[in-house]
Amino acid sequence: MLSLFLGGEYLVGISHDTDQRILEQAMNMIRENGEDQLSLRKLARAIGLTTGAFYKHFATKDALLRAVTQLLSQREEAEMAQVLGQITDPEEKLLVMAAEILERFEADPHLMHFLFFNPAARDVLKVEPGQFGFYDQVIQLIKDVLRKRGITIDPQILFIQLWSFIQGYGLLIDSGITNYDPNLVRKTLKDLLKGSND
Amino acid sequence: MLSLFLGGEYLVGISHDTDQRILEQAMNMIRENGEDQLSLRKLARAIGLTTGAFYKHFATKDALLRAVTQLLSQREEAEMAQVLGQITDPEEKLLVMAAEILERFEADPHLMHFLFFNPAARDVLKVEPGQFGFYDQVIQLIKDVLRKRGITIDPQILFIQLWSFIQGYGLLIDSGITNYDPNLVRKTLKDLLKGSND
DNA sequence: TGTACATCAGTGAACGCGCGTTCACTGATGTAC
DNA sequence: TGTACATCAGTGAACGCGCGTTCACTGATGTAC
Repeated sequence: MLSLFLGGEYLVGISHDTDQRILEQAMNMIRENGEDQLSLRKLARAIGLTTGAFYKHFATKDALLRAVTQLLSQREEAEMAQVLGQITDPEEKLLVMAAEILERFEADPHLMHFLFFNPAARDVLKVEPGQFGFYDQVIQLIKDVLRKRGITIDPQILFIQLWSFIQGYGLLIDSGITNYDPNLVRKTLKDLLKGSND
Repeated sequence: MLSLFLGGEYLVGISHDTDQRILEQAMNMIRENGEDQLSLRKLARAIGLTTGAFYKHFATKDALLRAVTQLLSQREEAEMAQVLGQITDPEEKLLVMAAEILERFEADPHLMHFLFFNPAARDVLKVEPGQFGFYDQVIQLIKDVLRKRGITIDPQILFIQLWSFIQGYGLLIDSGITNYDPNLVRKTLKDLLKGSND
């Protein structure tokens, strides 16, 4: 523990919390320049450490990336849960979820790219200890929608259609080929649901 | 020019064609291990050259990657044109095109990933000298479909829907989350077209 | 209250690696006379 | 037909760089007596 006098007030109890500072800095650097540009030297320098110190907190760079993925995924899920919690209709939930993800893609393309496409991230996304993975949550939402509409098709089909669209649209936004348009998401979900209705 | 006696017959007129050998080898190595694993040292060694020789043929590694993209894109377009040439109905054309791309994604994920997502590749894909880019061709196909169906919506909308789906589905296949299912492509195109009909 | 000791985050230099790129040199080839 | 020369693909060693990782050491801290 340290006590620092900074900016006119005592900040008592700043433990170094270096683990956390490394995590946050890694996330910021990925957000700004993408995973490819993240090196431990730059990271350490940015928070006033040497590279040697890093290894007192994470076993390898890969371990850090996994930890970042986990933290990021937890935050995204929490934020998503909060937004979705105010909605009761499952179809509206699904729509808002898709929109939420795509807005994040537009706001922080590098970060979302990392979260969704980093190979090390996939395991974390799929199954997290003590809770369902993100994919499972989407599947569940789709099942709710289908049940409410009385559609009996395999939810996996709609999942792949919808998830493919979201990811692909995210990439188009990511690459600057098009902009995010909420109406397009709404229309696409409607189209796919209507198609499943036959 | 060289005259070689190989395997029982004279191969007369094998010019070294090193440019071409470098290109082909680069493509093969991307196909097998992805762009990330491609280094000029490995490439040169694989075709019995030293790194220095490489620079007699390409100015930089980036120039090579651009050339590979162009060659690959030309080949894919030629193959696509051949397949599509036997089909008259524009809707069927669009369907076969989507299926073709996704089959290629399943067969050669690294190569397709390179072709579609390599940042240096985007320029080449968008506009190629003397011909329409690949995107334009898809847009044109979509216009044909819409005209034939008498639908008057902006073709750009359907393009983004369909292209997002194809790219996203390609990624899901690429990452092993799901397998390629031709019926799903057919159904999705049908769903989207039907939605555009309203 | 003072002293010896253990702990451990952080230092900073070094290691070994693979990378893209450069460059003086080689040696086979075609050409001019 | 023989000789001098220009061309140029290819050699192979080297350069400089940034990277992930290691390691002997430092120095502040808390604890035991």
